[in-house]
Amino acid sequence: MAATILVVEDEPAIQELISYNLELAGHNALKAQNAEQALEMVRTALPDLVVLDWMLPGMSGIEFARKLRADKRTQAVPVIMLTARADERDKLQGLETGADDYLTKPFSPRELNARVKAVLRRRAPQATDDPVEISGLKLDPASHRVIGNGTPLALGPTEFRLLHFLMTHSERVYSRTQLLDQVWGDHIFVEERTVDVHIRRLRKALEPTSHDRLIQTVRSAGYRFSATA
Amino acid sequence: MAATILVVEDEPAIQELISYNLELAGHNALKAQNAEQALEMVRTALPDLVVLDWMLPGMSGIEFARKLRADKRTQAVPVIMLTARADERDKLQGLETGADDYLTKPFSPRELNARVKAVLRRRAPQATDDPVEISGLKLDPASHRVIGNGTPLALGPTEFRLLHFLMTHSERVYSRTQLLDQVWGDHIFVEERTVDVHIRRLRKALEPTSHDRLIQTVRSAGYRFSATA
DNA sequence: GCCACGCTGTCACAACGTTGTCACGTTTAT
DNA sequence: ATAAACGTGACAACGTTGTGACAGCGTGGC
Repeated sequence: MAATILVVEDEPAIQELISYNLELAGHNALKAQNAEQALEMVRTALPDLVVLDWMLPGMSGIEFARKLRADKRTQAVPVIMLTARADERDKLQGLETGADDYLTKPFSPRELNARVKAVLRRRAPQATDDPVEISGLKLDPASHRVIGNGTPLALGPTEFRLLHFLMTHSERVYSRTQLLDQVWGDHIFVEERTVDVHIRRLRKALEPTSHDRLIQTVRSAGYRFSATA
Repeated sequence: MAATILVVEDEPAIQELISYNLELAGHNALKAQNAEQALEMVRTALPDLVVLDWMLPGMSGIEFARKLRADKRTQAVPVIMLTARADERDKLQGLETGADDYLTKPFSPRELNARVKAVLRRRAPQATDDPVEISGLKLDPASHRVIGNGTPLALGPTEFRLLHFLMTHSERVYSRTQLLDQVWGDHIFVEERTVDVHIRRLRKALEPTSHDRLIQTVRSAGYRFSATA
């Protein structure tokens, strides 16, 4: 989920807070302090998602969102709206601005990330990712395909996301908890050992081309994707 | 960077903000909402670092920090203090509470993480993610790998932690008791001679590349990791 | 609607690695 | 020489991971 996200927020502290957390979550954050600036940036490069403050100096967030929806080119870009209080949120819903989700200030970074993740999964499931290749194992998020030495390999959705994460974060150990957070999402409750089972399924799927050896167990630490034995 | 960090903060929103960011950075966050609760948690398990709000209901942060410094067991635990305004920070410095660093609210998560990293590097290098290399022996916590002159070496979890500690505290003798505290954890009950056995296992694991000579026995004192014979 | 199918999460058990301790051999200092 | 300190191999208890099976769930075809 390496998405480019445009954060439109005039308050520098909140801008920093949001951008930083998005970057920590592996995204690429673009910053704009007002709607005019944001429009300019959208013209240059289309982001995968817009996080938008409702209250902005000059053109308001609502107005900006309307402009996005009006232009065919930017019509499909998902928007998460930031509102100051719960009752303002209600007002907004009445206005039907076309936002994909709302966040009420103050919000926790955890909540922000969860919603960003959810929206991206819903609205931009494939657009953001580049193909990866390691040791003859190719994974292409766009076509949702995995190919080992030329032969296509079949794996389920979870196995695919798991492999994608591991391949884009190779040469590093991840604990079961970290994998659950990163691959499953950070607000779900599943047993840690479930990771084991999916690792096994993934290994089995990669077995035909012997690429299962790339997935290594690090006892009492977690799993690692590595090209070297 | 896999450190256990105790966050003492009564404001739930800030507590969440800090904890979440620490977890994103790969740490394990323990939460306490007041000093009393924090003391109890410290009794159970010693954290690698304490992030402490200055203002707390009941026992103040300063008082808590003093208690930490007073007890030999918790004396060495680094503390990062959170203060509300810059001028309070000056006051605090005058009071010499013994904090390792200060953060003035409002602070950005980026700043928090930077300071945490800096303090850990200074006070608890083995809780850090930084790779270590001494005399051709490389240890990388991120990938959980040990490589001697290019060839990978296999060692068990305890041996890995032991080597990590020794390499980040080289040229210094540690007694069996100290090693037990640092590598095994405090308040656990194992024979001192157990250290001998693990030292031996570690030496055996490093033998293939002759790096076992870096681990030296200091008779009637303990062990030392040293590059010089 | 109804059914077949694939996917998911969980469990129980097997397989394997790790740990702490002991007993005994070896070295070192006085 | 003698006692203390350290090295080393063996081992049983323990913890961690691999694996097959299974029931619940949602989806798409009919």
